[in-house]
Amino acid sequence: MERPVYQQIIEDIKKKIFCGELKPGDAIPSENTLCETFGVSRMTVRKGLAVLVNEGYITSIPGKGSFVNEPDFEKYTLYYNEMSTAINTVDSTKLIEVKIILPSNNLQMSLNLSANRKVILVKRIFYSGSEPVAYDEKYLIYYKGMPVVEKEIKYGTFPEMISKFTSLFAIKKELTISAQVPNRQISKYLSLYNSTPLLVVEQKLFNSEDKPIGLGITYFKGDNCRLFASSSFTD
Amino acid sequence: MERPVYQQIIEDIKKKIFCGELKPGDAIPSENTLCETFGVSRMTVRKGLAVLVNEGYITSIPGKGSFVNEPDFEKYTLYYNEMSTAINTVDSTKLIEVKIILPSNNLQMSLNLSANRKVILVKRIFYSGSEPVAYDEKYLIYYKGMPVVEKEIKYGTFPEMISKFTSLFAIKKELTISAQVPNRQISKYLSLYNSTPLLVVEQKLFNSEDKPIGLGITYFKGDNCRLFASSSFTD
DNA sequence: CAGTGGTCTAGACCACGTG
DNA sequence: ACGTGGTCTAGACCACTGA
Repeated sequence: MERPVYQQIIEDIKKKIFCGELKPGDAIPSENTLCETFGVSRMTVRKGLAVLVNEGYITSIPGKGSFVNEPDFEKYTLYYNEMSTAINTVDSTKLIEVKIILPSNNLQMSLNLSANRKVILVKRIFYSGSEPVAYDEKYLIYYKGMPVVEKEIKYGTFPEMISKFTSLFAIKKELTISAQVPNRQISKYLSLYNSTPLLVVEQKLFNSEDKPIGLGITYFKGDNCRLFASSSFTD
Repeated sequence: MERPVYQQIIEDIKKKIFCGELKPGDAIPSENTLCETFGVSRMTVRKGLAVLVNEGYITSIPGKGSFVNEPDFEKYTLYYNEMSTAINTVDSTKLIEVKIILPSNNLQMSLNLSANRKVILVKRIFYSGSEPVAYDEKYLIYYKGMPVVEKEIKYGTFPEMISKFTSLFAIKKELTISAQVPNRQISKYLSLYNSTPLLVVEQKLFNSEDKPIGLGITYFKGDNCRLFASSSFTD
């Protein structure tokens, strides 16, 4: 009896779900029943069930019982870092410009800005060896007294830039991924002569009150970027 | 005192993490200390801490204590379904062909197939209204007696096709996202005359022993597809 | 050694849902 | 009224880490 009892309960029920003995919608035995079949106290059974609830396998409904969920087969986990994609690591960057601008209407909408609010714009090119692999733009809402540190601007990822003045725990992020053709400007930056497509990743950051605080757009050369995601497992 | 005590403990510690009072690496008070400060039993404190561990905020180390984690700021949750992307829903499909083939070397490698193993190939075009929005290929390893159902082949997503003969809980999935230029064939299928880029999503399915069972590649017209992901929260 | 987290018990009371 | 899950207690023993 190496493994704790609650682990055995977890594995027992998972096995039944995996092999199809328990199907989505089915009820699993009540807690008291499980206490008897495993010969343990209720708290121990509940500890096991809590894990299964947490991993999304079952749902418990007060007064009724616990039931097997429909699997969430559209859900994936994606790791994204503009400086190190799966096939390619950025080992140097070139700062093209940093300036404080009045945002375009589009940007004002996107960042939910009031009229005269200014924004810091940072343009960079990412290199892998001597080859340019991505063009990167960041728009960061400017606050008075905001610490703008050279090193982060030049070498940091977007969350790293932000981390100087907010706890990263409090930040929410959204990614939008699309394929685009490069415009003239970007073609020049990335030395594109043919119609190489771009993988474009837009990253939007929100503070803990769900207000936007920044927007980053990274244009990866198509043959230099792949994003990987895998089904959120579950041990 | 509406909310259960363990919830209050959770919120209390989260608040301290959010506002920076507790930073990554810091120790949180010991369980016995928390028992005293909240005036509850140890199991109640542990229930709260279990949630924080589970959500990735803290890690508990036996004999030492519990510590605030580095935030996992590269992690996102992505929902993917080839039939309904964020800006565009597939409302009809055209089956181009279904056949059983001997896979190419590439495919053999990718699916880890033995020499003479055959594969079912399904080619489809997805439409939104009358407009073709994506071209889709599925390669499914053929097993004797595999139920191949017309309806699923024509209308189903990849996991739905598989679900007829395996529990979806047991399936692992991987996505690879890239940008590509269409080849002649795909340009024809999607009526592309200019150099519209493609957003290409490759979906690989694995059984519970981590052996590949199928590969799906969907080529979305660039202006008809965006993928969204958001930081895995955490309530 | 004293302090930490990990597991577990045998009770208790509650709110909820179904007959 | 009875069974369900949700919360909580006041103990216990263990293995581990650090002084």
